[in-house]
Amino acid sequence: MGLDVSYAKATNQVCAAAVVIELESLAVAEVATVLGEVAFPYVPGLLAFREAPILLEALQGLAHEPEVLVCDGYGIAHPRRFGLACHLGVLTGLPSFGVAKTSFIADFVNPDRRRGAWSPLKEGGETLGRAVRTQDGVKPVFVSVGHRIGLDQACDMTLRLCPRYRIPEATRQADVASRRVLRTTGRSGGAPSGASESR
DNA sequence: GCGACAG
DNA sequence: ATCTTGTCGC
Repeated sequence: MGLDVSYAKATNQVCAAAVVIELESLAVAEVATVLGEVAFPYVPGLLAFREAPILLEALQGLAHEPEVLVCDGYGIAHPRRFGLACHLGVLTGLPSFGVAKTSFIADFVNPDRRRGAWSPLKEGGETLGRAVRTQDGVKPVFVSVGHRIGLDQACDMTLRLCPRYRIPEATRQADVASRRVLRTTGRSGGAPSGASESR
């Protein structure tokens, strides 16, 4: 299950999407979206306060019970050791982990160039996550556990969700869905604030 | 004090 | 996150 939030440029409209993906085929099983308005500013380290509320709303619009939450951001690899993925995991009781696109925790060694290579993301003596290369020669993503899952498992799943793109398929689909709704909602697609579609 | 800083 | 056209590459 992938989650993502998109923001409108001129408006304070936001759209959260929760997409259920079949682990075997990576086919989209269900998409739930929710429209809302910005209720909290972006503050590095406090992303969960901005995105968790509306993401939880999107999750409630789902018919499926997700096995695991793949979040766009950090889990434990966070200044307070409690990023968005941790919040969502604890709040839902579901296993969760985060896959961030950029580094927040300073030091890490660049993984080998090939897909599947990784290096530890550590601070002091503790390992907070991993920089994982999901495609040959592309920038690594930063994986960290959120709730009820191990780092090995989180990284395995990340690679399984990235057979072709740098970003996990679940997250990618949530990104596509959320921005499509925002684009389609510009004064014409007078749809309600919540929607869901299964397959 | 200064810079960096998930999305 | 979002603003943006073409362009280089598989």
